[in-house]
Amino acid sequence: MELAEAKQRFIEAWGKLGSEWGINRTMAQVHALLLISPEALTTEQVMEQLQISRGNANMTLRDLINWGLIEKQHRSGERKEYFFAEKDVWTIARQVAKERKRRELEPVLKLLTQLQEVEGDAQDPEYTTFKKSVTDINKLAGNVDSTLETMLKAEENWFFGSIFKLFK
Amino acid sequence: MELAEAKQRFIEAWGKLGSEWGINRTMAQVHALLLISPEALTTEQVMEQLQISRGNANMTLRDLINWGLIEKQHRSGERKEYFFAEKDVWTIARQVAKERKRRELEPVLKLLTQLQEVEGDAQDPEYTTFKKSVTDINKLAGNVDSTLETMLKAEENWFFGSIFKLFK
DNA sequence: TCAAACTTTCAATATTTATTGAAAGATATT
DNA sequence: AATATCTTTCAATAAATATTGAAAGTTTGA
Repeated sequence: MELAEAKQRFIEAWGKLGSEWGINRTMAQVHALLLISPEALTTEQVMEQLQISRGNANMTLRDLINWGLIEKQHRSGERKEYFFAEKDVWTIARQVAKERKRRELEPVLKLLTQLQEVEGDAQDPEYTTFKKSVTDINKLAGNVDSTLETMLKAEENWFFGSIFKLFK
Repeated sequence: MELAEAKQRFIEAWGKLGSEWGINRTMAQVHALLLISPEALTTEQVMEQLQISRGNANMTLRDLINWGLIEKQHRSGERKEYFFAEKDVWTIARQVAKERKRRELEPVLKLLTQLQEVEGDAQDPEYTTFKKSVTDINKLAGNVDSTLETMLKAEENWFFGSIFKLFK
């Protein structure tokens, strides 16, 4: 396979995977493009390569900065901004985990904890079933949360290495 | 908080969480409804409670069956079908992990492995950067895949318990 | 101060995704 | 075999989400 085709395929696959997991397709594609690019790119270059509008490129690049996945670079003597992606995959994974935990997992955990306190008749199956489901989910979500917390602090080799040793 | 309100909030939160993670909001809501319901429900009841159309209810219930999250029940003397959700949260988590692994992770893993074999000039930064990124992602994805595989076979207490013992 | 170079905004538009509901398809009952 | 009960399908429609591009905003340097 040609490098050019491989790049294309990678960008498309990354976009598809992103959209399947609730991440804007274009954002995932821009990230993919920068990830495989040895040099920082300008907005112009991103627009050109992915055939997207200026507005779209601008918003998407800003979002990626907010996710902590890319950064702006400036070059002396130039006014243009360049964008460069963090290349360490484990750092990227942690960053994504961190953001999604904060944006999506934590609010749900908070609500679940509230819902657990609903009052009711212990004889009423409607009540007991609700309470049990909510409590169980809350417990599991707490476990997931702790595991993510551990992941955020850990080195890749340590994290996976230790899990594997354990489960062999 | 009233039970009725708590139920409502739970269903909404579950729907929102689902949609943030690429799962149809209605599907997540129907699942939530059945999860907190002590009895199996009919299509009619699901339509009524969530205010959705017959077609939508039917398709959604079928999808949930395909995800292995609910099952049909029949009652002697009745022609109506009843739907009942698996209530064990760890089983649900495993089921979701299994399906998403199969549907989304595995195809990407396959492609990454192909892309890793792209030929090129080892002096060309375009080539080396691409190759390194793809290889690194592939490695990480492989680790995730193995961990999920372990999770699929494990009991909840063992899985999380072991992780926690390790990371304390 | 002006204008060139670049970035940001956002209302209009397009695309994608989800939902409806009526009709067709099953299946059991008389 | 006709009818009643229930399920499934799918083209039309609606809703949600993403994208465009022109205009406004900002910064720099002549």
